[in-house]
Amino acid sequence: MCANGTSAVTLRMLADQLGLHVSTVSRALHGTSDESGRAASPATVERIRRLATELDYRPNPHAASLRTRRSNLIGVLVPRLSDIVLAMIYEGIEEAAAEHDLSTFVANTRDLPEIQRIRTDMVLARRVDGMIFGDAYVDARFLGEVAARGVPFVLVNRRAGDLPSVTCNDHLGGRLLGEHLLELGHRDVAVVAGEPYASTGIDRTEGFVSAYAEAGIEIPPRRIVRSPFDATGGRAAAEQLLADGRPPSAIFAVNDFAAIGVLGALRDHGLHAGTDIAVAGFNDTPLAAELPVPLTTVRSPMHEMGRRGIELLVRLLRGEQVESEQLRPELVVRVSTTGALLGGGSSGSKQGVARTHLHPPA
Amino acid sequence: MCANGTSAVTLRMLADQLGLHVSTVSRALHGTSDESGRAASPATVERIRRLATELDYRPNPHAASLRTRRSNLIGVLVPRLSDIVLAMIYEGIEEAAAEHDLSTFVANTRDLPEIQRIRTDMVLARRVDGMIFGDAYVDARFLGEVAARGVPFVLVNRRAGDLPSVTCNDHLGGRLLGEHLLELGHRDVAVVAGEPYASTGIDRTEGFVSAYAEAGIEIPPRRIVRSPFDATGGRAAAEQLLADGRPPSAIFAVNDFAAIGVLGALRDHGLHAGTDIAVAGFNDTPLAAELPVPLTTVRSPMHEMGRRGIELLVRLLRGEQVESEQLRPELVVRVSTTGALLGGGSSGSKQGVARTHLHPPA
DNA sequence: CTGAAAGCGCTTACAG
DNA sequence: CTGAAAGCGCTTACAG
Repeated sequence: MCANGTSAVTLRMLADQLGLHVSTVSRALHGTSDESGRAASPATVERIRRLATELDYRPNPHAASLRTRRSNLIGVLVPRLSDIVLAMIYEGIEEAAAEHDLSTFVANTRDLPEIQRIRTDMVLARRVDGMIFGDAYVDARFLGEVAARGVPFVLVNRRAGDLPSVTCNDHLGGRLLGEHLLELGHRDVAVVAGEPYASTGIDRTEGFVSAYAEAGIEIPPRRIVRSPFDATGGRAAAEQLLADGRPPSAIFAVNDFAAIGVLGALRDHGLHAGTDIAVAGFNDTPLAAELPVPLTTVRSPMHEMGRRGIELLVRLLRGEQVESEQLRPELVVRVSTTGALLGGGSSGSKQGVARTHLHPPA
Repeated sequence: MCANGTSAVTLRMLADQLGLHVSTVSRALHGTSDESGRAASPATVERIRRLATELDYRPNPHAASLRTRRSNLIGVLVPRLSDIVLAMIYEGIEEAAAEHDLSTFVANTRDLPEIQRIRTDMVLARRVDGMIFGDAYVDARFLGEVAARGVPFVLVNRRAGDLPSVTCNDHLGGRLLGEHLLELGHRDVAVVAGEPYASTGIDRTEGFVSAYAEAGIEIPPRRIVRSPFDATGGRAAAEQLLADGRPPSAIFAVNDFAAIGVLGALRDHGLHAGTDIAVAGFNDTPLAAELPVPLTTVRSPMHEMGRRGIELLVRLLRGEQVESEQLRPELVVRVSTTGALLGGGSSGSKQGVARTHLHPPA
């Protein structure tokens, strides 16, 4: 009996019980039913398969990995799984990995370069076949080193340099939101811009700013403040925006959690989101629609991003050439930007159900 | 070169380069510096260590596992990582696992028994040394089978039967909230009770109900509604509570996300949380404090729960006897229950900063 | 169509 | 104090 209590049926046991050699059993159990013609006679293959099923034989992956030098293991690094955006991306990764008979190790790096290094080493020491990074710094310094070591990997969530990545088209997402606020007549707007090392915040901000630029409006630097990607960070950034002089008429936070922090800050100042000041987020996390003031945001295909990340990595591991992918964002308009239109005081009834989906131009 | 591009330095390479036998090198690299006295002479050990460091030798874990029948791998099952409560518990698990040189596989089961079975089999096929379940059904039917197979495991988050578990003292947590609402004078209260198969919802509800019972108030069945553990579920449950006749004066949702859904439903009905109706949640997730209406809740030590889960499992793997642990909850009072006391309309300024911690009696 | 052998990289009694 | 051997459970050319 093995440590985990599973009946440790081995190839040898099957072979002995069938009066065959282990190599025959191994071959029969391998090829797909059609190609295992060269493995053993159909009758023998059938006998082997039957017994394997009966005894619930599970090949020992450590033995197989040792022999084949392939572990079917993938290492995944994220800033933190308690960020729902990364958690949902990881759900996509795990799902697609399982379909490819791959298992994944996931580790939190808290966006700290030292931890990124340590975790990468740990994961590599486990002999993974490849990695997925969800915590790329846009400068790609560390990741460049990893690439130089010959480790196959892809990025998800954030891009960096010309490394293969699957991201949301964040620039377009920012632009969609900019155009939406312009349509609503907002001229004096602000951005809670996220961390300066993450392409997500950078690109979303740039897209937003460029939409305004094209409308002839330049957003001044003091209206663009960096922030951590969480509610506390969003609240602090909003406090800063509200501290000096006249507040902007709209605030775009580059992710939903920061936007929730903005909502909290507004409330502290006696301001109503959606009526006094428009607020928008990014990602369309499950909470966005359920907030007391439903949040206008941009849907990013998080689950799909994880799935595509695995697909890309699988092709990379087959030695194929791969290209980065950008997934399409979608504007989701809710009360946090349209509250004023609905003629609403803060206590308007049934505002929560007023939702519209505006699709970006194809 | 191995698949992941890491320089595949082996024990043999070290041995050859040093003119020693692999067994000597293996022994020297193993024991702690003091006990490796019986491995080789101090000088030899030193030479071996130096070269291993220089060449950045990493033992092949598959080879070691094959030989020792120990993988240092732990399988973790959770309902979903996109539930921040489970994500934070998992962060604790991962952290403590790393300290014990353990790696973890984590999989989402969406609380579906079929998936729990499939994932458990997958994880076991990977030859993990033990498992942690964060998705236990209180009936312990499936887990009983797993235990019968001899797999070492512990539960976190939810208890089941008399299986070893690390949980929050959910009964006490519910009681603390009940006492808090009683103190505030609420007599007609309701519970958004979560899923009937999860001990968390069950115990929190029971604790709450028993606090009221001791005050001579019986909460009628129609005031207790089950619900999924997310915002959508909380909103639906609140709609149900608000649909028939006079609404309760306070609603306790057994987790924060459901409570956020309750807040949304109140808003749809033109009601103000904290002034018109008191609302409380459970877990004190990071968002609770940052919401526009900061949420009264019970802090459960999620990170610590994960850490303790690994500690318990490690002891189990050593063959020690282990006992289930209950961690202490802590009441955190915020505006969502005290808004009325603060004399607040819904637009009260700076309400967000009014926070109190009430410690439970020791 | 099936068998026999070699070997992946370790660890661990057993000698000497 | 160090070496030599056996073996964990597989896979994969190579024979026959």
